[in-house]
Amino acid sequence: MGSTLHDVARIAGVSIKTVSNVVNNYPHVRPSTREKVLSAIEELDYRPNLSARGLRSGRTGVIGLAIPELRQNYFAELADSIIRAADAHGVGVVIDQTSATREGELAVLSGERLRLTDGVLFSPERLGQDDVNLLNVGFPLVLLGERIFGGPTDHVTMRNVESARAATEHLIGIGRRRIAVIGAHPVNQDDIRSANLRVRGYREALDAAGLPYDTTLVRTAAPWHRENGAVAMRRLLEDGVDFDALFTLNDTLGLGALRALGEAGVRVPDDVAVIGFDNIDESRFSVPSMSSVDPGRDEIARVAVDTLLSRIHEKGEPAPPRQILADYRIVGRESTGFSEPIEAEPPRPSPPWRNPLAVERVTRGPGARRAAPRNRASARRADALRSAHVTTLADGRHKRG
Amino acid sequence: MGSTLHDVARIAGVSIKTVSNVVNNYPHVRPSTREKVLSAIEELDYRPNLSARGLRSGRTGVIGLAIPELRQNYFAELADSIIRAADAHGVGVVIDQTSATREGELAVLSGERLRLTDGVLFSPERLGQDDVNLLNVGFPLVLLGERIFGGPTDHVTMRNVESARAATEHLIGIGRRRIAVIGAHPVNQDDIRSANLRVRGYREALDAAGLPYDTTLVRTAAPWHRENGAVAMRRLLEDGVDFDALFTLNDTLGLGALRALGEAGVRVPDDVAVIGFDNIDESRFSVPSMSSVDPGRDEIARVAVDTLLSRIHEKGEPAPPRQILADYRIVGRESTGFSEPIEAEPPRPSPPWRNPLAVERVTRGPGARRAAPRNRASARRADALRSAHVTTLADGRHKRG
DNA sequence: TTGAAAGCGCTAACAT
DNA sequence: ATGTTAGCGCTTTCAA
Repeated sequence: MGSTLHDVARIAGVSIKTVSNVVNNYPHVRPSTREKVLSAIEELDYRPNLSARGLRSGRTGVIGLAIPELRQNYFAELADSIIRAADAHGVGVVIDQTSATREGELAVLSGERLRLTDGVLFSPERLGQDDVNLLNVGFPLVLLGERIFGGPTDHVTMRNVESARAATEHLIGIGRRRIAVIGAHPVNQDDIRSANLRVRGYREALDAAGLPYDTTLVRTAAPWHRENGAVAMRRLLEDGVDFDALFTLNDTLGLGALRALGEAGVRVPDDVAVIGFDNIDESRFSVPSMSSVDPGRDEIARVAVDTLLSRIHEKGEPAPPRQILADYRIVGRESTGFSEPIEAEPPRPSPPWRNPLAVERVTRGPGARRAAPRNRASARRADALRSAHVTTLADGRHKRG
Repeated sequence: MGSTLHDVARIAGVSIKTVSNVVNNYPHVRPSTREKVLSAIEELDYRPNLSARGLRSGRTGVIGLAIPELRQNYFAELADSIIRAADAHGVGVVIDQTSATREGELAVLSGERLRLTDGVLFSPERLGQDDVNLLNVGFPLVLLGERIFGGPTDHVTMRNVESARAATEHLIGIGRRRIAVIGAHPVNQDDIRSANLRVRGYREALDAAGLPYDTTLVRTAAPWHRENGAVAMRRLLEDGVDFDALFTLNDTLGLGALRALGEAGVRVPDDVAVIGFDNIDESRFSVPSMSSVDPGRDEIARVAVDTLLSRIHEKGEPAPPRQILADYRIVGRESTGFSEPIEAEPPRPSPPWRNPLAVERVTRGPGARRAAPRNRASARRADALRSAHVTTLADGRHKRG
């Protein structure tokens, strides 16, 4: 099997502590010693045993991501972003699929499925506001999504009301007046879910424009899958309701609705303009391409990972839970009369080089806090997080339709 | 923090060895003793420390899945299936995104990114046949996909030639004679990649039907992204080539092509029938819904995980590398004149109950091989794998257009 | 069938 | 700036 610290120490002629210091980027090592150790590491192709490190340090260098299902595009893209963000810290990601069952989500919180992880990013789909107390768990947990608010954990989410309002204003801005909605929540209670928040934003936009709120235009659909978008649109058409625009509360519903509109021979955007929510990749390639609200997924991923890691490394009294809101932007495409050229996505920069052997260390010694190596942008972000209970991400991207 | 084996042993009034035996389902424990231990475990809410277990046993209970990008639907769905398959064994999955770079894929093989995993499922997208020797790595590795054949590792893949032939026959079967292809590989060498294999199947079908092979109908496109499918289709239309059907070498290309056909006012399937390859979820919901080749992804996932786990647990002389081929089926939808009702997917059965504390153990003691607890189907499958160098999955699903 | 004890490879506390 | 040592929680001999 692989070689150990002892082997390296023997070859390099130093103690294992010195080797450990080099491996962990401890600064006070004489350059010549470091050289000797590094070449011994190279010679032996040494790799630290992460189980041993985890056993000793109490940390594994892996975080969990609990989501309903990877086959929902939104979550696949979220997972992609989160894996990239974690990778930039040298942290791995284990994905736990809850299959969108209450049972699966409870299992996440019970810690039963927590395998070798230092903390968990959790995006529930079944648990709701009533379950807020279940979030009191014995491990670092960062909540994602809009199912539960005001809980005991950090929470990274998006500006549902404002961005839904902006989406509606985007439709009003191109002259539409009878704007249908698909994806409202069936029940009137439970005012916290993203459906209700987004409908609220829709109403605000109507009110501000002096347009009436017509309940025949607001259609329920759950869950937010393509087929339900298609079914709701067929009903809307069958009912003979007059409308010239559609706001679907997520992109998947919108793609289903586009399909039903196509089947019915309704022209988009000529007869009906359509905008969705989430800005999944697929929306760029539908026929017609679909406008959407970009909720800032990459930013959400970065902040969620940063937040979780800072909790994992937190010493002393835990800071109060924070809610962090991502900024958003409206992406106009063909379905609302805009056009975006179909082209390859810009290449993603690869993460900066990092010591593949090193484990992230944030503080050193009592009192003397020392920031972990990180770039300026993330340092600024973390500082912002520390300064307020509710924080907004990178500004300047906020743009009203 | 959590309680340990010692705590449980103290409460139960037994030694830690006994507790360990219970936790690991070791059979020779007196029922009364087992009861005592179980209730102590319950009382303390004991959970084994997986780092310690990993350190001692040399296994972590986690496997790696190296894929290009989760935001490609195909890989998100593959990852979904693999996570479910691993979960049924109580094994976690860490996802390593190579970002479809050669660099990232080499890093997988170097083991540098291997974090706390017992083995790796690797689906390369950049490495090719020339890199076959790089697959000689020091850890259990199972190869997926069609980039490299005949390597030193187990390889789970699909019947590219046969299924592409069946797809083409599906088009011929509905009366089409001028069948275009999108997605061929630009270079003529390198006869191994899935593009060439699938084109070969296409040619075989033409030959068998007595149809000519017309190179003006065979279009290159790489990589297999939506935009390239759209671009290739636009070219095909601009060139004024006569064709009445299209076979795209994956679904994503097909969806792009559908978009371009829609833009050009070409009716599908009336003017041009279309079939893709991969059967991603999205193809069920395009306008029109797209026929496809289902390469048996769930089966591939199950077998890949089974194979990797059996390698991980393998004792003694390693068995020779195996190639395992999944079976396929043709799914006819609107784009070839068939219709499939849009409805929710059948619910997936949840995995059977398993001891959440137990670690998978396959053999016990030298010589005396004892099968791990598993169901009959997977036992049968594993037996089949052992019996032949090339094996076919569950039969009876094979179906020609 | 159960117990006792060694030690996996590493980090952290302490010593020098 | 570097060395020594204890022990993280578990599995695995070996013994009883």
